[in-house]
Amino acid sequence: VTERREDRAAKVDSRRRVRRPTVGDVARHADVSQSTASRVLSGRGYASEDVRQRVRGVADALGYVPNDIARSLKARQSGVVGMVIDDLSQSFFADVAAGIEGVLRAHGYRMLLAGTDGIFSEEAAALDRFAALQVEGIILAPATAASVSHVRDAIGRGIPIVEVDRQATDGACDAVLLENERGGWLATRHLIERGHRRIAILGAPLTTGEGRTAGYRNALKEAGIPVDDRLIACVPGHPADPESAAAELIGANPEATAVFAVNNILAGGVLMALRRRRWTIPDRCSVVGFDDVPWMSFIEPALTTVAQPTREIGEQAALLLLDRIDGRLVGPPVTRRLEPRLVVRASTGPPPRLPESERM
Amino acid sequence: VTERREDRAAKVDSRRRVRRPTVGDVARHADVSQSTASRVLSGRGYASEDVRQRVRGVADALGYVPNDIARSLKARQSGVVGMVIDDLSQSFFADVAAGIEGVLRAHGYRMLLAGTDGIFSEEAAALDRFAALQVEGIILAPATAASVSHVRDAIGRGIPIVEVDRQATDGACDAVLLENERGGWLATRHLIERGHRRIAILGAPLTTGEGRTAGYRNALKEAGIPVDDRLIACVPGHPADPESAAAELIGANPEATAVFAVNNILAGGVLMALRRRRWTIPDRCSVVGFDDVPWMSFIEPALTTVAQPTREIGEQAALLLLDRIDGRLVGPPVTRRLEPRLVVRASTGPPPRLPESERM
DNA sequence: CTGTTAGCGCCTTCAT
DNA sequence: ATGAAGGCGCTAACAG
Repeated sequence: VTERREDRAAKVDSRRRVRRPTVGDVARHADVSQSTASRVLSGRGYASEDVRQRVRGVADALGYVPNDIARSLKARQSGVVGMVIDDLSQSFFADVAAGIEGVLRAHGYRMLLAGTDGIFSEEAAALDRFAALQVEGIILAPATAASVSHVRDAIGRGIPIVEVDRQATDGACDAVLLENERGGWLATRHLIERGHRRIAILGAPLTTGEGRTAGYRNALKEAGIPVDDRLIACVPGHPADPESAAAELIGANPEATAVFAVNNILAGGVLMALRRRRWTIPDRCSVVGFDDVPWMSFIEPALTTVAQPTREIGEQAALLLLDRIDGRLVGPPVTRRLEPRLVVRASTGPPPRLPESERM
Repeated sequence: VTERREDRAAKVDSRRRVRRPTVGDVARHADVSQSTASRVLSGRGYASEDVRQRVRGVADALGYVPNDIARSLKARQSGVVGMVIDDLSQSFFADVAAGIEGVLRAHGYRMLLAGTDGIFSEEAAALDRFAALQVEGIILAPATAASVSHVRDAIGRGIPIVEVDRQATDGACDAVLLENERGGWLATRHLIERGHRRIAILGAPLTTGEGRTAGYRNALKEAGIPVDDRLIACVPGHPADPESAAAELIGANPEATAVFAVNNILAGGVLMALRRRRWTIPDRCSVVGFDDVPWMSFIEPALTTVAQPTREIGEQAALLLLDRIDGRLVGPPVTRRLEPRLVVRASTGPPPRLPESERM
């Protein structure tokens, strides 16, 4: 950080800044009043065809561009929506953001994007910045539940908020989530049906990871298989070294015949760890991932995984937010849950017959 | 698209909109003039400790948040930078965007993001919207050279622009690019050194793809290997079906012993196509990819690839833009080129001895 | 140290 | 159909 924006306020004057033409300028050149010019330029209000032409011509000639800042001030509406995102470089979030952006753009809104690097204070700061910028709504992919108070502040100020993917505020605002519990259940039941009983899970925190782990537990219980906590790991969702996280889980459970990784990063770690241990997939160990990213279908064997409608999650969130902004939806917060889908590929097969030494 | 923003202007009045407190409100409650309140709230200008406290207290109590729109109007500076991006869901762009966002945030700027879906008119529209919003600068990952005129317009209006990754405007503005030609050369020379002579390339358009293909040609020429156009394909950079694009190239060149794919999407397609043909890697065919994404290291065999400093490209672009905005850098457009790096893994080996029937 | 005044660029009654 | 005037929320001279 060399120099923050505020510090250079002085400098700016010295720089030759192009004075952009204003409605006033256009009006003067067209020999009409400012209000007339404004009327033709903004498209509302009367103006004779004659004047219309002249004003338009002058505007073009001068390269007039309406100043949206001034417009927003007057209209008390910014047409901007803010999005707070943990880490844009995660493909999942990038997809979600793409979905959101597409919907917002189609509806004439602009999207402001702020990252948080997973730091709470950054999240809070982003929310404050957005409020100051008069955003009309906020979409939040929160990393931490500590943002609750800030979220409530924003809501108090009349700014609608919707959470995507994770729900940290416990229903204080709208949310669009994946049915995580169901995803975990689908993955686990699939492994159980294939005959596995010792299924390890590389889990993660937050509503996503916890929901998926809960689904795992439920599936086991349903099948009458005892839940063994040694088979359950919970590591940061996007660890620096997913391989060693996976290696630890596998190392501690040599009798496991399957591993379920609750996101795509962790799935990669599992693959690496299994290879290093020379456990073949699916003969020695089956693997199920989460979030169907492209590489999962072109590795060998192709990975069985729980697909989520990533882009749609973003789109739904944006649509929900717009419904709130436009007052089309009123009342208490709603939570929409989208369904995951199991994609069976080649990484899941029947469990091996383990040598006596590795039986539990 | 159900209803665009403009259309609901009327509705908005009917909705109960929370009137946010203004400096005026704070001033009144604190029994001082508006300017005094402004001085303490904005932090510049004198105010007695006594008054300071009172104003601050009132502001907190009222939940006062400064209106950045009004501030921007007054200051004639928005503190906002616009980024136009082809497709955010491409991991490369997401990384670049993350780098940009990080730098901007650290410097107190906000980032507005607009997608284009690769459509020219959307790109132009985004540029116009940004200009209207008084962004202080624009970062562009352009899909089409047709934007030149719009870019010139923006520059004419005094808005600095920097292109990232691709350069469509041919030096009309600053740019931060990868040394693509060098990347293509690195990949190809590596294959040549391994003994390959019939090297196919799955290329792409734009400065990126073309640069990499140029590097490929140069490396062959340097080695005295004739360049055979049948070995050179040029497909859309992010085709819907990368596998069949790859299959076509490979099918047409059964004597090829290596394939170089100029981006990560195409690399995936090559892997799929080779597998379907049952060409083993690297025994039957070596493969080099481009852009070191995580999955390349956990497929088997791990993929040799040309890595680019993705995030850094974004960071450099943002820094360059800030230099322009703050007038730290003046003069004609500059182009910065970052170096790619060859990452040798297991997908490249010596060429096979082909049966007579498949020799050229 | 504080208040008065003016204006950023735009839009919008309200007269004419 | 057009113009004059006022104000969105904020800050920056300039007086006092």
